Amino acid sequence: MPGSKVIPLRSSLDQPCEPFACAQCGVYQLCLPLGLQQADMTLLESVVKRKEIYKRGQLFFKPGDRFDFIYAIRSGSVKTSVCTPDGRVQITGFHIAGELLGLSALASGQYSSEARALETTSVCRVEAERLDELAQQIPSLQYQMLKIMSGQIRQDEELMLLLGRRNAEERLAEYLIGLSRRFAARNYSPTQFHLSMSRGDIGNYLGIAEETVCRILTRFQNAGLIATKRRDVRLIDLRQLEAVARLGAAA
Amino acid sequence: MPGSKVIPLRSSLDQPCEPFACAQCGVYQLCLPLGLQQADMTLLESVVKRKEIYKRGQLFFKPGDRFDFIYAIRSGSVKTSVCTPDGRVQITGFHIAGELLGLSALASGQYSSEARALETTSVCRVEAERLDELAQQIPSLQYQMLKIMSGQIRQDEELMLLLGRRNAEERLAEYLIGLSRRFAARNYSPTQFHLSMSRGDIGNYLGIAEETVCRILTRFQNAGLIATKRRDVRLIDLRQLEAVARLGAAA
DNA sequence: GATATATATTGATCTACATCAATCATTGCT
DNA sequence: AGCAATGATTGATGTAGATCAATATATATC
Repeated sequence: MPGSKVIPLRSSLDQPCEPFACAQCGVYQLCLPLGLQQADMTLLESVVKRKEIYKRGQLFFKPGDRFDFIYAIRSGSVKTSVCTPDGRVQITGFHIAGELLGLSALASGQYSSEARALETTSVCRVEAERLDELAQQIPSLQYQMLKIMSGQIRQDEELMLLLGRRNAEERLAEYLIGLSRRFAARNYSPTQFHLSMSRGDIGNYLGIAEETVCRILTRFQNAGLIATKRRDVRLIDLRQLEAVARLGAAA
Repeated sequence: MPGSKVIPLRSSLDQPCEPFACAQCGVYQLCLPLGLQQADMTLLESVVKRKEIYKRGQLFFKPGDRFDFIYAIRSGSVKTSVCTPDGRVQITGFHIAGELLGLSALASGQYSSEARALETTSVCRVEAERLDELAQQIPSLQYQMLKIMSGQIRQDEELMLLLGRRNAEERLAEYLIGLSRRFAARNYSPTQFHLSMSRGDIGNYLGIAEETVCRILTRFQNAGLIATKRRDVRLIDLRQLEAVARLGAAA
């Protein structure tokens, strides 16, 4: 069960910048140190560089960069993407507090995707080599990494299902529901939230055109499923939205 | 670099069924024990159940099944798929010798996908719990698992790019090239091979209709890029095929 | 070896969504 | 504050590929 602490989804720059222990972190339940003994956690903490701040549009890494760091998001949000040789881009994920960046680089020693902050974002940064050494010493840390990766693979399977088999309405409904769940897991409102990504980004991620995203959002709005005002969204009829996600428009 | 041994892509049932050491296995370079010390490999071998044979259509696991085993394919091929609540299916991968099945189950303790043999397939089976214990004792084993998973994530990113951004011709060209590479890595002909999956399966995997697969294959054939006879394929102009995969039809 | 069944191919038509195009609304900048 | 740049929305039109339909070819069954 998730902790009862409310996690800052958006970074506030004015709050004091003191480093603090992982155990006190709002996203502890979702992050790397979950399941570690106190002593091991202290060890992990010793190699973590805390509270690096990235501003909107800033790059964490890009394809081909040497694999130096794993990033854990504390607050804010990040998009990751891959691209074809001729320059077409596919966004592969939007990442929020408690999620890790850079996992797919482990196999080859190079990042295979690009990661870019969608808004002011605070991360913990772990040197890949140090994490490697540490994982050798702390089996439960490596196990946690395995679990996180396994979860990522599972999530990717879902996205493939979405990209391969679902129509535009289902995709967008599913997208909103997914966001809702992730916010809920962080003790944030599952029915009212702010989108840090543009309509274009959403469309790219879902494999549909920006214009289609707009059209369907207004369709949902007219049907009384949601209310939107620019990037602020309120989910009014989650049940109905789930029905759309599963069975398509039809009805 | 891959070993020089030729790997049996298709299982021959008539060959003697003696168990043998991982180090002598044709897919050693691609599999779990890569990088292990001799002593550790012996340990791993002690928990591996070898040469289980699955026949065409036989199920390895399905979504919701308890996560009991990781499977390593020795020969033959397997398709994995996920499905929507209303029954639509998306094939998430075709797997051949040296590849592992069941990784995405690690996070939740349940398989999230279904795996089914496409033809007579021989696998090594490792009990998940034993592997877990073992990995605690052998850091380089856990590391190898991390690498394999990381590679899987990377591969999934590619598929998402394909599903989201590429047209039907590009998808199919990319598909054939991908197969070619994987066969090459196993010391098999990269230009002439047998497809163990149906046109329908290919289309499902690539997010296009079965009929479209046929049409485009004949288009490629007429353009002199490939030759097909039922499920036997010969790649005639790989360079040109790569051009199609990257830049789309056009030209 | 004959029949049945599954898979593959080709053609005709239809449609969901892309693309092109024109505002409109916000947000950042000087 | 006023203007420019960026993002969002809505409408008109086009098309890639889906779907429907009819064989053809191979594989399995008895």
